[in-house]
Amino acid sequence: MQPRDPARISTTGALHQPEDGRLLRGARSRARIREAARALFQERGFDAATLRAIAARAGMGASSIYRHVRSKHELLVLELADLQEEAWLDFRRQDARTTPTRERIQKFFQSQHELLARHPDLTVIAIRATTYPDSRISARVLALNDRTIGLLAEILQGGRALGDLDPRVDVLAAARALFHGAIGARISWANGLLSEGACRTEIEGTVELLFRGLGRAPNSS
Amino acid sequence: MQPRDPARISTTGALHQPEDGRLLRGARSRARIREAARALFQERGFDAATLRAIAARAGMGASSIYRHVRSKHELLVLELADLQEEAWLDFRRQDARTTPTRERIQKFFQSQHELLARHPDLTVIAIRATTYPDSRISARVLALNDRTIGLLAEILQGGRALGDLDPRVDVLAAARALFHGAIGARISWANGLLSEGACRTEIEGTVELLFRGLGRAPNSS
DNA sequence: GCATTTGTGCGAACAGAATCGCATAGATTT
DNA sequence: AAATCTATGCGATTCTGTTCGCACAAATGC
Repeated sequence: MQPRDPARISTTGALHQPEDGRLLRGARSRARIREAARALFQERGFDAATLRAIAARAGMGASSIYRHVRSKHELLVLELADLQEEAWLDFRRQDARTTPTRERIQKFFQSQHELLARHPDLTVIAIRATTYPDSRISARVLALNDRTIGLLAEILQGGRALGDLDPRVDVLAAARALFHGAIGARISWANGLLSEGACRTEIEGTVELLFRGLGRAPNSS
Repeated sequence: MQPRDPARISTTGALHQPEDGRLLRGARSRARIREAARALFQERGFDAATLRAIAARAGMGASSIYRHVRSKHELLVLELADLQEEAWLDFRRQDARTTPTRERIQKFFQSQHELLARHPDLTVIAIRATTYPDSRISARVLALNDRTIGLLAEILQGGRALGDLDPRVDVLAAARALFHGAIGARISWANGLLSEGACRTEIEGTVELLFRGLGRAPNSS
């Protein structure tokens, strides 16, 4: 029988039975691993952050990490989840349901972008994780993306209720289009083809474009 | 002095001076490498296609490959370029400038999709290549993407001339939005979260969405 | 003809992620 | 207390992309 599944280590490092000394030790190890990983990802970037280095900083052998995590990319996913949480909190703090929909969307991308700008490396690697052979990893990143798309859809839905939007529009499809447009811009940015400002502008452009629509509109100015 | 830069091996394997026996030999090797790579990518997928296996099938040692190619991903880029060329040819064969713009766009994505459907693996890995540490690789994939975006922009531009489109719209931005929307759908598809049909539908939906626009339109039905 | 340069090939070696078998300490059962 | 089970840890090993130093052969210059 398999002893234990290093399925996912909880973000908080919380433990199930605080009585069991083994589990407690494990939880502490997980916490140290996460700290080390975050720090090293930040300092050297994902690729340069060796698993051995992470292990060393966490005070253990490299192979031991695999007791807690299935792959290096899993550590990345955990970091991404935290980052997303942070971006959402930042957005929610300044968001008001009464603001015009287009503006709310723009604000959201700003919140997200401000955080990602501090972690250009993770932005790229997040996309790479999407192509990871182990579907458990790629699926989790895609799930994170879906959550963001869901939030965007929620905003759009609110806009529809307020009459900001054409009621016939597919809110989810629109959210996806917005999200993927942003990703596209960020890939260019993370590859140095776009400055941070240009990236932001391009994202804004995508939002404007979607809100205007391509088809010939009768209301001109 | 550096002996020679394995910059890019020409798609056709053409040689500069057919007199030089060394260059000729090299060209032949390159051709064999490309054949082997294509076959093995197709048979086992990119990740499972070992460089040693490719080299063996090409009849040489693994390290020799690096005389002709800078990395495994470069082999991928070459394959992608060919695939793109093929998709374009297929599209151009059936395309007519008189068709409605929206329909032309849809047709293009169909052509492209039909080809990618036969290479789901490459579809994913192309995205991964976008995050490759060596910017020479990622830049080349992004350049391929930009070419596609350019074609889309060209179609849209034609549509604008015909009066199919709102003349105020940013054609390039629209092309980018379309392209990235398609990519997003394909990631889901390649990860098994979307059936091939659903992927196609989602792409079509993105096109429709962009052509309709999100903002409240006065012309309802 | 001889030295030099250049394009190509090879086997050994390296680094990094991931796996394996064994060890051990804490918990559980009898 | 003994036996067993379980969560954790570790060093050795495997697999893979890539680099290195050397060898060789075809071209070029003198």
